[in-house]
Amino acid sequence: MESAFEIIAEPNRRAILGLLLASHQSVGEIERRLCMTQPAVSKHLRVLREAGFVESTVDAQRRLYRLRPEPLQEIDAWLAPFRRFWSGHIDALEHHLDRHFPRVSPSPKPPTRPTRTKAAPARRKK
Amino acid sequence: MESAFEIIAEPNRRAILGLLLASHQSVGEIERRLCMTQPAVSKHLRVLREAGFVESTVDAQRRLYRLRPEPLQEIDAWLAPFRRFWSGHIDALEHHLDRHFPRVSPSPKPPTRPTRTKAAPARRKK
DNA sequence: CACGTATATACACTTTGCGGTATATAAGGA
DNA sequence: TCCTTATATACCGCAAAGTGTATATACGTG
Repeated sequence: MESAFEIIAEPNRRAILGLLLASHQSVGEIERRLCMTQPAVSKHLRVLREAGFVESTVDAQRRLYRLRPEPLQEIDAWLAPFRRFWSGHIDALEHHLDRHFPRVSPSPKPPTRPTRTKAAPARRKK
Repeated sequence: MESAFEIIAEPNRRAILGLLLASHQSVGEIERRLCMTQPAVSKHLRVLREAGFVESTVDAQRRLYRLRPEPLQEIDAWLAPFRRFWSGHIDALEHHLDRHFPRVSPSPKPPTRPTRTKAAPARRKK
């Protein structure tokens, strides 16, 4: 459970983050709004806190949890190149990145005749 | 494993998506570039395909996998409100959303005296 | 038609994460 | 000091997901 991606894979955690988007909340408030048991909420909040998604401040017996942007920004950053992918000029990007991710082993086209991968040689049809 | 979030929680799957960002790839190419076993690659591709992240076309004995944008766009959409959160005017947004996510129970501030708690009198206690 | 390549699938195993119940800790008020 | 509220933690059981090995299937070639 290291990465931010694994954290937000959990639906209840995403729900908690959605709630905190409105404003900071206490554990009890989250518990009631999401209809979860209190230990479940606390556990998820612990995970979220340790991953940097939220921070808590003490208010008497209560803990108020609020959002922190960094981990979500990290996810946003990972998403960025894909955004450029679906934003139109697909083929151009394709060739561009293909030059930045060089082929790895000398068998990218090994079925019958390895034809020096330089441009798509003969696209074997079915 | 329904949601797109759970799909991209897996590091190897994110790596595969990153590769496909460059261009379409065969299973063997992915296998070699990511140093995974072939069954592992096939399994992840199956998951990605069933979730709509990739599609495959047949090229003789090989399958060429390419990206599909929709699921990643869905994630991007979920991220949108948070983007607005970390983009500056935090307090304004806070109050704004607080009006759209009405508090649920009459105890947002129950520190000393439960002010006519008719919804939750005295729960818990073993 | 037999063989090698490419990919998919089945099976067993291991790990991990989540939920629930019970309990511990802390703070406030009578 | 005792009681109640608020939150955290420990323990347990279960289900799901990832991995590896072995095998099945499909295609192309000599």
